[in-house]
Amino acid sequence: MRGKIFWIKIMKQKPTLKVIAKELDVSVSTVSKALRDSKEIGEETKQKVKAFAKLYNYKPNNIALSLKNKKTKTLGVIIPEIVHHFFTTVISGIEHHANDKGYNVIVGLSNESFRKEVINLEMLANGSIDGFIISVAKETLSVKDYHHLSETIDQGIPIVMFDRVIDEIECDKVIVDDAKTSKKAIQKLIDSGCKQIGIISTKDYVSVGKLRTQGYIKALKTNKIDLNEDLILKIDDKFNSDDNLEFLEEQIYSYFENNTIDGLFAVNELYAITAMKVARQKGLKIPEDLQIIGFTDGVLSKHAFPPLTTISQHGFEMGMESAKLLIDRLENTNDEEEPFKTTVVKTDIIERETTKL
Amino acid sequence: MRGKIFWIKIMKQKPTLKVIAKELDVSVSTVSKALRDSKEIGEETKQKVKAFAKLYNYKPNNIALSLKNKKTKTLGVIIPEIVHHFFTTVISGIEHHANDKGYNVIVGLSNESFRKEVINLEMLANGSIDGFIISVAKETLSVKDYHHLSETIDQGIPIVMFDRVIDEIECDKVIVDDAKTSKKAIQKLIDSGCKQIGIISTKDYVSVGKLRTQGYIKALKTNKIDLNEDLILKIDDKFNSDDNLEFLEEQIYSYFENNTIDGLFAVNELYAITAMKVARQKGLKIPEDLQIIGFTDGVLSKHAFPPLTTISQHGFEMGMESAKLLIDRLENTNDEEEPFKTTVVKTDIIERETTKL
DNA sequence: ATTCGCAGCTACAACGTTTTCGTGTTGATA
DNA sequence: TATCAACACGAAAACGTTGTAGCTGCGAAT
Repeated sequence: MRGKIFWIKIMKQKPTLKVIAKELDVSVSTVSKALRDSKEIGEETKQKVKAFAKLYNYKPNNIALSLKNKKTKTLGVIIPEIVHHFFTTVISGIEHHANDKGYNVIVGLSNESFRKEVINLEMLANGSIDGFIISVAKETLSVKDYHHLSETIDQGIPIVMFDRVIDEIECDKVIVDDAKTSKKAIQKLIDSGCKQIGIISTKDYVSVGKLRTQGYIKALKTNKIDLNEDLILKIDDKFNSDDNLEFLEEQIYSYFENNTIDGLFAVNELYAITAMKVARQKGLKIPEDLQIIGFTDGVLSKHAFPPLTTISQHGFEMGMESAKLLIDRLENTNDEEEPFKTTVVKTDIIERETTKL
Repeated sequence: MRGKIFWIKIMKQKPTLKVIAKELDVSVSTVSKALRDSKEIGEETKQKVKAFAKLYNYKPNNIALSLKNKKTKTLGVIIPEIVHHFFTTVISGIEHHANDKGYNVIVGLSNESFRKEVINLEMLANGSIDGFIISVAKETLSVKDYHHLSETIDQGIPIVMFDRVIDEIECDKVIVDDAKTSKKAIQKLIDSGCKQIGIISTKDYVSVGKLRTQGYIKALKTNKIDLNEDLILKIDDKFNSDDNLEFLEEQIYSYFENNTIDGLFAVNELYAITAMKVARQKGLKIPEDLQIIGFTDGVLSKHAFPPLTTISQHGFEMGMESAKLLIDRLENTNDEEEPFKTTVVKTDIIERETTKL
């Protein structure tokens, strides 16, 4: 009789150890141990408990476990925007490795805003996650205020930075060798016969933008080509550039007005695509009159017309590496602290149809 | 003396109520109440506690709160893939509303796989989240196995489905009126002078694909145009179509071999873009010889050449609505159950350059 | 002189686990 | 018969919170 009423009650909500214990007339500890196959418990009781647990689909409550173990098996990922091919491939990579290791991923968006980044960090740093993977907001880079990051690290919560990293903060990092990669791209343009090569980059506070223009400069120097500062266009987009498309287009347009180039390296897909668009408006044939290489291999590059030669950053791999670095650190039980690592993932030039041969 | 050593210890880890209590020589309850400004506590003590808490940056532990309150203030979002413009805009919308309401978002990827969807659901249903927002995997739709969904609902965890929904499951839903929308698109093609209109859709088990072809058929009927089954191409992509590009291209190519059309409606961006590509190969001018309308306004459409006329699904709004529906249900304290709602978000045709006038 | 009221605080239980340390019952050994 | 190990189980603490109930001392009212 009692049983019947009881069933109905537990059908709805997940049963807890306590419920099972009461129903089977054993103690909570016994149930717990039986389920974990402890040798302290008799075979018979074990079977009984397991059968019951299976029948009512018992699953230990994650929150209770987190509280007890002081670890949540959850990673916090904070990125500037999510409607963005590169970042989503990175998330894919993170998820992949995290799931493999039994971790969940909780995503926070900073929208390139310093304030939102701080809020997100604080919101999650109160026990919700074991560690962070982050690519910092442009605004954070430009105001150079990193207290939220150093504070979380001081609290014992490890951080892994990827792509946009901060030299001043000591933590694990995953990057591509931006300078070297862009140098390689420029070299390719030179080898393909370009004489006047331009670059469209971001303002220098964006670490990757800075490095990529450095690579550009270095490549020219190596090839004994004089540096013409006019050929370097530094776009200032503090926020999501997709919203400022006209602004971007204007800047690139006037750049093309003032310079004649036969090779162009763009620091991201969007810049490259937009450049192609205005080049077309100005009657330039690609790749005959103008060769273009982009950075980041996203949907745009692949499906552009003509398909864009670009640099693949291997976002998925970056994500995997980031998750690996973080989880390794989290699960490292040695009491000596591991030194911080920076892993560099390789880049490739994906040759499509905006470059010759 | 004791103090000094103590500081060092708590500098690192977040202080707990217990630590503060011990240091201030009061009880844990007093600290808790002081921080929540309870009138049970004397003004003096309150000030003391608050000052200390502020100094050492005390923040209540989220996990402990979750355990106590039986709610995590976290939403579980499960989507087929994340490297996908539509889904990311939806996530943006979800995040936006969720953050507004003090919720976090934890993302699970099914990769269009039934198994992974089930695993994700189960992994999070053990107390980690308060409710789900989900767009079901193609495989789930094709095998028609929904037990994992009904079981979670039975356990008292609410689910909101968006875009790809399941009629048989009773829960809140957020959709666009696919049939009506596609009918509208077809009508536009007809009005623009198209005589032979084709559609590239998915196999019928994908709810949205089915509905969109229904709209196509209805539009033809309304305009007294005979239905030619050959003009309906149903792509069978169980998985991420980006990986099967050649396969997709082949199918569309042979479709173009066997049919001559002057209007085309594609059920998503990728199909539309790919169709444009093969059309170009076959020497068709767009929009002069062939007008095209896509579905889902993503980066591809905007930056395609020529820019694609497409249907905007307003993913951000769908995400917001989903989060709203879910949180409203979670926070609805009336004991009478709210009836399930289905909100339909409106669509727009964004006219660009693949259609005339 | 006793009781009442009240301010200001503490104790304790509870949320769901796991784990350490008992404790009582067996059967065997000395 | 007394001792002891093995076995099968239970009690309790702990993780960090919050809320209810209880306790203490003191001034005022009876």
